[in-house]
Amino acid sequence: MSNSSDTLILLNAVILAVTAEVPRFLVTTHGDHLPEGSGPALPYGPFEPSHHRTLEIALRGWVEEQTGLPIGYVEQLYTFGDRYRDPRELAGGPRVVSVGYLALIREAPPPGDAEWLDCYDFLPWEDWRGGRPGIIDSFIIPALEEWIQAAQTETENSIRRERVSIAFGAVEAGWDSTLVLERYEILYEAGLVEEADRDHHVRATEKPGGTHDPNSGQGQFAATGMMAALDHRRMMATALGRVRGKLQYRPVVFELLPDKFTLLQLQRVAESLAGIDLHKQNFRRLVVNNRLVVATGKFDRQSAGRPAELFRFRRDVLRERPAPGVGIPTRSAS
Amino acid sequence: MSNSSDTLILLNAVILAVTAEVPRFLVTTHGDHLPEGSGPALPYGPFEPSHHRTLEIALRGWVEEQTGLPIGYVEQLYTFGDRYRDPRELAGGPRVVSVGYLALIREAPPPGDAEWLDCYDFLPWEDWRGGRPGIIDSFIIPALEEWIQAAQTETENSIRRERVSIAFGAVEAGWDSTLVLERYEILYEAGLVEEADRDHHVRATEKPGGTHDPNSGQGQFAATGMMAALDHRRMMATALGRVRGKLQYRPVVFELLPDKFTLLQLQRVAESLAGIDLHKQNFRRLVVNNRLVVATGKFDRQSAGRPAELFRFRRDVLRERPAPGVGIPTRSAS
DNA sequence: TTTACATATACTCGAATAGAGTATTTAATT
DNA sequence: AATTAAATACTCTATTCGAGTATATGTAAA
Repeated sequence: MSNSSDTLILLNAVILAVTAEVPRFLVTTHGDHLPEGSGPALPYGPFEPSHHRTLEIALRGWVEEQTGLPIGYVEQLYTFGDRYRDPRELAGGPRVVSVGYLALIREAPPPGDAEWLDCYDFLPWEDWRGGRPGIIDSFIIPALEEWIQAAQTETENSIRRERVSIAFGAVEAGWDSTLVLERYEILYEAGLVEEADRDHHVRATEKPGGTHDPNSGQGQFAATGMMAALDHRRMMATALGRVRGKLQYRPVVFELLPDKFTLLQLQRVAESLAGIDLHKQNFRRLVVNNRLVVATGKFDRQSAGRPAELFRFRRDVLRERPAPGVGIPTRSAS
Repeated sequence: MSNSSDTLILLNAVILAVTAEVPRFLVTTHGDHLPEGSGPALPYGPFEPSHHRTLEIALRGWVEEQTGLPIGYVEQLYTFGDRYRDPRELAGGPRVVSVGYLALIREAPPPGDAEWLDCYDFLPWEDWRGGRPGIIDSFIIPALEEWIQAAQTETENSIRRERVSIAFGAVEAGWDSTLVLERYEILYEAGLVEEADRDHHVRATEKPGGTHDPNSGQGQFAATGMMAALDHRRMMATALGRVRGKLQYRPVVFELLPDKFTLLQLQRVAESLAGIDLHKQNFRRLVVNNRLVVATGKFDRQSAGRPAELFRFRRDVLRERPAPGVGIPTRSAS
């Protein structure tokens, strides 16, 4: 019954910020602890029972220590424990269980040992601003069609068809922007992201890390985004899906904005997260009518046209109304 | 950096079923592994890295083994890792990290070594069917008012006021039925549930378990429900909150219903989970218009009045529409 | 057999919200 | 003075939501 000697608990943080209308994850690209060619890694820290009173305190502690960034909003995402999620397990390493956290931070001063990468570099099919991304029809859907056909049994066939249909919106209401994880998992299972290839090789050769040639299948996987270390892209997908969901019923956008902002800035941040264009007038109506913001009387004169008024988040809404999100609709146009 | 020798990973399941219009948790009341007088415990199993490929598989495995119940819907809830959440830690025991899962099962045949207890025995203030529960105004609100006043600083005072205001709906839109965990945590921090008392005693005496006299403060805590082992009531609160949230945008109710059911049965189950009465006609309109169910042509003649038609869940909705919940409104009357 | 009763089912009505669009105003830039 | 990029105001319609009234259809008691 004891599992103590062969298990390791890590805390992983998906740290998200939005700068210049693009949501970015904080990653380390030169982690010495991970094999070369395995892609950028999310920052992590060990959970040390003797030092840390709670998981969240532990996470906040080392994130602030490592990045120097003040973390506002933190939320536990998911706990990942699949076998071989860390390939070193194959070489006798311990089973690594990672508790994933989502952290939202306000701005993006260049962090010490890491860098910010566009979240849509990892999940390119998720950005629908400016229309449905080309890869979906040119590559993903046909490839998934093959994957569906390749099912061994009739049951499996219809399961796959149903999953693809839900996640990639084949029917009616179409694209559900929150199903980020479901989509990534399908692509992984269908072997369409580079991680699938990498993990397959590593497991086949029964040797830990290092065996994946980062150049194999470059062309093949170029369309489905940048690979990340271990299962970190899965964590990113989980995080993005969670943020998108939260957006609809909690005012989390404001965690990512500076103290004062224009309504257009607010809209751009919301759009960048949701991955869709929003109707400007309706967006403003929603935000203003719901009294999510207060005018400051000051104006922003950076941009070309008529200066926009600067607003501030009205924290009191939290107390007054249970579900004040910045309503992200099913689809929309600017 | 290694935490392997002093940490233990457990898997806990909050298994939920609805029988006779009451939602019930599966608990063991005579666990030999826990001290006497600490209340009913949720079933759990160890996570054994060498045997279990994934956390979820591990959980499904031993739940079906221990209870013999076929589990349909399973979802990871939260990972709990606070220091001293298992009092045996005080006596040199390992830090216990528990990954909590929510499982929904279809019926409630009497399980082997455990029993079903009404979830509102643990969280009595959450059941608003038939109106706002008396304890809220007669006991909880006044006690929380005292707790707010007792804050040491002005900042803490307003934080407490805000938290209570949001969770217990002092203003406007009122009660948000999904904030189950937030409410429990406030009650715990305010010392209004028996666990707070128990944990305080245990930690003060620096001895593990057994020291809490189950009769101390019986009267004091009678109003705030039944105590559970360790932090299991927190897990229950997490689970109930999650189900209530899911209910609104995913058709999870059907996991708890038999294959065929009447619309009133469906409504009763939804009501029992949401903890509120729903408007019958509107509920039916919603369910029927959204084509969540299909008529079977058969009728139920068990009850007194006009026989109700038996319906079946139309699984295809999952594929067709992204968010087909059985809409639980903010408030309503039958 | 009739009546009461419990339940199912149909329909209406107004308020609020969501999606989409047109028109107007305001300041900086050329 | 003209141009331009943005902010802001207003309209219109479809849909949803909460609430209510009315009616139908069976069982069980009188």
